[in-house]
Amino acid sequence: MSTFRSDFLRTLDERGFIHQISDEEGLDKLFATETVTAYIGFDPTAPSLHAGGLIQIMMLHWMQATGHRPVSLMGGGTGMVGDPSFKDDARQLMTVDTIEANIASIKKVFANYLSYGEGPRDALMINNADWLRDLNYLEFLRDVGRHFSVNRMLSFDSVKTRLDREQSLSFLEFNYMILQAYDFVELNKRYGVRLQMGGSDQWGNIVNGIDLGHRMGTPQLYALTSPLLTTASGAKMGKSLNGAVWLNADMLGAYEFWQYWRNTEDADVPRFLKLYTTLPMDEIARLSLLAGSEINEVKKILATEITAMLHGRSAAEAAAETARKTFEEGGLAADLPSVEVGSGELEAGIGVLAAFAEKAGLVASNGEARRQVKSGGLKVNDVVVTDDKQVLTLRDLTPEGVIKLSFGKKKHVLLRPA
RNA sequence: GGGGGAGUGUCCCGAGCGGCAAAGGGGGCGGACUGUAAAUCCGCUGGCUAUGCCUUCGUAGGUUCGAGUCCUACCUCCCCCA
Repeated sequence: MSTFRSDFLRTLDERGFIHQISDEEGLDKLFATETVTAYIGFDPTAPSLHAGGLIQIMMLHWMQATGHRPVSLMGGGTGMVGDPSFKDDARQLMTVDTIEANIASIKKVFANYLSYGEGPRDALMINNADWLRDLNYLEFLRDVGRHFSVNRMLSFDSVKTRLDREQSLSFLEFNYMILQAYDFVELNKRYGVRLQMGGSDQWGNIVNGIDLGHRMGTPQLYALTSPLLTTASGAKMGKSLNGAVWLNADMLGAYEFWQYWRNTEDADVPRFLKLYTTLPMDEIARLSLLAGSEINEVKKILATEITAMLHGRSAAEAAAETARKTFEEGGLAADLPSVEVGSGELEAGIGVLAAFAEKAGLVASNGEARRQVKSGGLKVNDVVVTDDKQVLTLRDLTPEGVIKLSFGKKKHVLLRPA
C-alpha cells in the first residue's frame, strides 16, 4: 500500500518503521476509525534495555502521539522461559528475583517516552507474570495447547535455524511461542489489545498469537514488525565502544550515549533521524540535504535529539558541550566521566597500567594495557604513553587538578584525587 | 533400550602424529589515513607481583618425564535402529 489513511501508520511508514504488516488495509482502517490499543513485549534479560530496543519504544511513542494507547508488556512470565527465536543456544535460566529486579530497572526508561496514567490514551505497563505464573498446566494444555500444531511450529524460521544447526531446543523454550501467543489473546480479553508490534524476528511469534485469537474467538488481531536494525555496514545496532548501549542512566551516562549517536555512519544519518528523533519530516529532509559538507553538524543534532528524549534536554546539551571541548578544542572538559582516587595513593604513585585497567576501567587487564602501550593506544594528559612502567603522581595533575587518561581517540576518563 | 558421532582459547566458527598458551578465519580493540564516518593498510586479541610463574581444550579420575591429543567413568548434544 502506498499511502495510509491513519496518522499512525502513515507516520510509521514515512519514518521507516514498517517491515511487515499482517493486513495493511484492515489495520489502517482500524487506526483511522478508533482508538487502538497495541502492545510490544520486552524481555527482562538485563537490568536495562539497550539501543536496539529503542525502535520499539519509539513505535509506542508514535502510537500515543497519534492518539492511541500503547502497552508495554514486561515479560515477567515469559522471561522464565526465554525466547529461543533465532538464537543458537538456550539462554541461562533466570531466577524470579533477577527477573523482577530487571523489570523494575527497565521500567524507569519508559516514562521518558510515554505518559502513563488511567486515561483512555494513557500508556499501560503490564507484566505477563500476572496471568502466566499461576496457570494450571492441564487446563492450559486443554484450552490453549490443543490449538497449536507442532508441525506448523517447527516450520517457523525462528525455530528452524536452531534445528538446522543441530542444536537442541528444549521443550521449555519451545513453549515460549505458545506463551507469547497466549499473551496476545489474554491482552485482548483484558485490555482490548488488537495489535502486537515487535522486531522482525518476532513475526512468527506474533502471527501465532493471531491464529490463536481466531481459534479462541477474539476479534481480528494484527501484527506489525519493524526492520531488524543494522548499521549501513551491517553491524548490529546497540554496541558502543565500551559495550552495550544501555538506556538506563546508571548503566551508561548521557555523554557516552551521546557519543554513540555522534559516531553514526554517514549513510545512516537520515534513517536514524527518522527512526530515533521526533523532528518533523520536513526538518529531517532539510538536514539530510546537508549530509555532504555539514554532515558532522547533522550528526551532532542527531545525537543531541536522541539523548534529549532519554536523558533530558539539558543533559544532552551538556554532553554535546563536553564533546565539543574534548574533540574540537582538544582541551579538557571537566565533566568527562571521572573516577576518584585517594590522594594518598596518588602521592605514593600509581602505575600507568593499573591506572588504566583497575582505576579507570578503560581496558580489561594490565596485560591489555601493556599491549596498548605497545601500539600507542594510551595517553596520559594527551601524551602517548611509551613506558609501561611509568608512574602517575601528584605532579601529573593538570592545572584543573585531574589526570586525563585516554584510550584510543574517543574514550577518556579523568582521575580525580578524592 | 541398542549402535554411531560430537563437545577446543569465557564473543563465535574452527584446525590440532603425546612436547601446546594451542594453526586459521570472523568479530572486537589499537595504530596509520580521514571528518569523532565509511573503505583500505598495519598491529594486537588467556592472567600475573613477568627473561619467570599460574590457569585454559565438556566433567572427574588414570597411564606417562610430559595429555587438547591415549585409557576409564560420567554429563550434554546430534544421527540411526527399537
